[in-house]
Amino acid sequence: MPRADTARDRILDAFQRVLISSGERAATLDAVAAAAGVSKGGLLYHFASKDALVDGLLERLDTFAAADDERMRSAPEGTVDYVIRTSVEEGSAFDEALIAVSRLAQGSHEKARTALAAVRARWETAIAAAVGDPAVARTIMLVSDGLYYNSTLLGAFETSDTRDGAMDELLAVLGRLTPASPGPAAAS
Amino acid sequence: MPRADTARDRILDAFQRVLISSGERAATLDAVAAAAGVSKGGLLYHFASKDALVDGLLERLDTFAAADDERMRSAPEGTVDYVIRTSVEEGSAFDEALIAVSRLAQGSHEKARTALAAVRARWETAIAAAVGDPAVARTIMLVSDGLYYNSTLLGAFETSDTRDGAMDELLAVLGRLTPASPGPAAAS
DNA sequence: GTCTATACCCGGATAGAC
DNA sequence: GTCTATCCGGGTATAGAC
Repeated sequence: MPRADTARDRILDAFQRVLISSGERAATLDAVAAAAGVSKGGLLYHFASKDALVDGLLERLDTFAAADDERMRSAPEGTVDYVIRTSVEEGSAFDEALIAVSRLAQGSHEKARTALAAVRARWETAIAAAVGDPAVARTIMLVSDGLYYNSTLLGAFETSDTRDGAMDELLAVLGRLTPASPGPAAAS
Repeated sequence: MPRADTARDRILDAFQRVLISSGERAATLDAVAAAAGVSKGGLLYHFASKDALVDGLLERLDTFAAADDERMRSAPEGTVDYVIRTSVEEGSAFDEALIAVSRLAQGSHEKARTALAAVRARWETAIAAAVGDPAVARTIMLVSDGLYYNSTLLGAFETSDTRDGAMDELLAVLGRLTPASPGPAAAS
């Protein structure tokens, strides 16, 4: 269901693209329509209002989030490893929807913020299940939030910090926090 | 220089207030003028354009940031303790300016994002100076970012997580990361 | 130094042709 | 199903009175 050739999906793709590259304010109906290769009126046939367009994006995010939930819990490298590594942008369809919604949330959009919080909650419970100590789980979740903040909001970690051993180094540091298993944090 | 009775400062205060409570989109010239108790025209006499208004706020932030820099390095509880605890909103003048600029950065405003990154850079170097290991310093900075993200963007940690022992617990976990001094992280 | 009035532009949404 | 034309509201900025 990611990028079918239906017009709806092509418009949602365009919406995401504009949102990610130019921010919420720039994501006007005109801009999205242009990016999707239709007119404003054409867009409004598929999504009756801008709110409907947002809802469409939020729905898409939810679909991806559910799929991610499974992958996260069954990740062979362990849940913590998976969450930390995917905290920083890597270009998956889920990621793109997430960042797009993030841009929306940055504006003021309440529904977008709620959706974002819901995704975060999934991660948090998964981490808590993976590591025993709740205080440690909270710390790890905060590191994930920090990575996400830098990656999507400040625009850092695009090149230098993501590559090389920076992530491994970080995971090694976090691994020291889980007394149960001394190495990389416990798996699911 | 925080809140003199000059009209300029009263307008900047109002700008901050609207930004914090209602977000960037709501911070129109009309709204700010009303909150400051002047008319739109009156506001535009002091700040010739909205851009000038933003610049005024950014200048104010810079002043506060410089003062915070000193306090951070000479904090009796240690730099790490200071940075982590102040990562979450507490109502200081610096905090208010910071959150206001944060709201601006959320929109798309490039200058605001740069200013925010500059403040973050101050913290990061201070932490790096306080703890020896650069990987540990980066981890701590990410936790600070995470707290900030939750506090200002997601609106979490307003009540439950800030109070009680949550912060102490978090600092205890982070303290385990600094091999040099087993207790609370090393001071400046 | 502060106000009112107004010009101008832009974003969202509707109407109706094709 | 997609287009063009148009309306409406609201945001920035200017002009000029007081």
